[in-house]
Amino acid sequence: MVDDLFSPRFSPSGPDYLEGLNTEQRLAVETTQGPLLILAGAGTGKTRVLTTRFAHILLQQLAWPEQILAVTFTNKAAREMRERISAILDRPVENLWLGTFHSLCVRMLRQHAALIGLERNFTILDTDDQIRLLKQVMEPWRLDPKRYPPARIMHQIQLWKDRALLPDAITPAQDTELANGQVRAIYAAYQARLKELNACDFGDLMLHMVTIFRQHPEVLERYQSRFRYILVDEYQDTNAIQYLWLRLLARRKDGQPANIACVGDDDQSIYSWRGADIANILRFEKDFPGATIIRLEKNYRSTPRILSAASQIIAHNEDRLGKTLQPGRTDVDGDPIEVISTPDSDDEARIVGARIQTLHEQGHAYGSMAILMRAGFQTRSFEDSLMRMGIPYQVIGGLRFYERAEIRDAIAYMRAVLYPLDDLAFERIVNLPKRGFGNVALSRLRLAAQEAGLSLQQTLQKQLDQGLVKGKNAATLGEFMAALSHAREITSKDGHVIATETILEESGYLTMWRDDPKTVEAAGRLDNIRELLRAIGEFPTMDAFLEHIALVMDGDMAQDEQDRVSLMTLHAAKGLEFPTVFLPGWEEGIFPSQRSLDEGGNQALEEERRLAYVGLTRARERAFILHAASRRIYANWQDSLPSRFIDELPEDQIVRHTVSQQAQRSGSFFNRSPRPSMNRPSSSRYGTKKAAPRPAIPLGATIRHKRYGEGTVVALDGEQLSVNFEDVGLKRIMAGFVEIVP
DNA sequence: TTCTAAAATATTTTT
DNA sequence: TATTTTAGAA
Repeated sequence: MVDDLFSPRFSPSGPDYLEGLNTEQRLAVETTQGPLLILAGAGTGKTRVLTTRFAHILLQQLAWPEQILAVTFTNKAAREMRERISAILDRPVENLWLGTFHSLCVRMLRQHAALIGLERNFTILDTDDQIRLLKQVMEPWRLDPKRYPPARIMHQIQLWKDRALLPDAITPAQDTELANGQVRAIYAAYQARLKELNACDFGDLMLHMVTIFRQHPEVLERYQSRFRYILVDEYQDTNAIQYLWLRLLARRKDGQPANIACVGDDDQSIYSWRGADIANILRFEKDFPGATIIRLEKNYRSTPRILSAASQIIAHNEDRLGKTLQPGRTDVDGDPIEVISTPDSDDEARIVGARIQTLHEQGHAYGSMAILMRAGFQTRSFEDSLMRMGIPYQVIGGLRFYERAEIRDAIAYMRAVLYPLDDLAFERIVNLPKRGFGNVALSRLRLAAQEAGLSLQQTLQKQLDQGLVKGKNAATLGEFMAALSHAREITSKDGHVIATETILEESGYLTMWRDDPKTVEAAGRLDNIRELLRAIGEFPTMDAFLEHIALVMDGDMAQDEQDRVSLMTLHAAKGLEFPTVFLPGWEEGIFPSQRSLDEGGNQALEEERRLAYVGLTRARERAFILHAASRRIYANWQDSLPSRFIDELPEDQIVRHTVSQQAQRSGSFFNRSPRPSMNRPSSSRYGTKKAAPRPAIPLGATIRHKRYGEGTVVALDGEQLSVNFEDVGLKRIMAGFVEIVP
């Protein structure tokens, strides 16, 4: 059968899809052969180039749709790309290998699961399940959870997975960070347990595929010859294993350079703490000899003044490929960036609210404005302020739909219904609502299950059948198990939506929330469950739904198009744009974040600076940068200095002004509790009541630190201690962070 | 087992 | 401050 994709009615009437592209953009689209790196600065039409290139390859009949591999980092980006390709081709496109790294890997892995000892229908664990499983696996090691929290061990395992390292491949030298080198063994045990459960964690999706590619060249070759063109978005954010996966797929047998095109911006690499390696983009030419490099530098988004400021900031970084944004908009010079100093963080929030109100009165929609901050906790003060002023807003990011407890509970119920072997789902819900089946009973059951070689659910059923369960719990648990099997029957008869509803009702889960004393919250949870049922209904089967949520964490549901101010972190803002952008909290310690600097030194500073660059380049017309002299952090007030990034702004593109407390007070009708700045303790960051009479720490004392464990004080310099830790060696620590071990 | 109160602890989070 | 984790009592 011949697909009519390239039939005449489908050919372009002219190269009209290339119209409107500038020279570099067009070159990036038309350079189809050989490796290509497109360095696309912020707002330079990156997505447009990528989608046009994809369409171009199809329309030039260089490849069939299924011969193109297109990788994005977010589902949103994948969706957008798919839509835009359809728009250019003027018809829906199917059979595309277009998606995130992880979704593409799942698709492959379902085919080849047997090669690494999994069944085709393996489940994908979420973060909760991962930690729960790891905790169980770790039990025999009897590690102090204070010093070696499971989350940290998990993090270490993830880091290894991100580097494509299997347990066997880890040398003792690579496992010295935590728990005396026992993490490798824990990792191995964890992987073994996953296999028993026929499950993968998120990192495994990539890890298993790379393993298969390495161990089964015939599988790799199949994909290598299939994919004649590879497109990669956000290349600056790839980590080691993603890079390896790409390299393997892009390798040509005949020695010809691969047709791999990567689009990225080294200046917007902001996920190194997630394993992203900026080196991948910096060394592209070495990896793919003969690569063409095209720079897209014409920015059509921001005013020349905003661009100039952003360029000036990023120019302070050394680790760059070098790229200068040129203003594509010459219609206006634009307003200068306003740098506003406020006495404290409450004033900052109030000023932003007032500015938003003024702009709105001048005819600017709320939806055209965004407040972008460094950390999630900063949103709160803005929420307070906007709410009091009656300004509509929405917080983007934060707790995501599928991460809410009630949603996970409901899903666990369904998993328990459909998969009697799914121990993790079962554990989550056996005692929810309370059925008198706590930790003790659970571990007893786990033991019995292990001996019998059965799942928890099967074991419990057997015990019930044999009358082994004593007391009043027997009836409750019997009802619970009956509800599960009832729902199981219903699924085939009435479908998965009804089945979900039934299990939640009959298990008493819904009643638990209905009877909840905190009615407001509980009502919200019930609403969420209703929303979940609606979402489930959009999928043909429960399996399809489960796969969807495993890969798509952001519930892109109920995206109402209301006119509201957006609040989000700088990370969440990447890829977006707004006419007006507020950038609060530009203070040393907050932004750049002290924590990052402590951990990553100069590299981290550069990443913070890239974050500043990302923030500024989100703005089309107006940008406001704010900093407060004093900030409330949790319960305490902390003095802070303006961020060094403010000093890096070009003076001629900004206008500074200071909001005095006096002006604020008289101009404001809010009754704020007066907070005399005189008697505020400013010395210690986390000042406590008992901070003053802290015992002096003598030289040679043994101390304990929350993070580093125990160590000996080897030098004193006022509040600064030099401590030789048993685990991590020599560190400089503030005396306030340690306690003396008697 | 479960309830309660005290204690601990707060970045960024594409999948 | 607000939330989550914990330890101890009922």
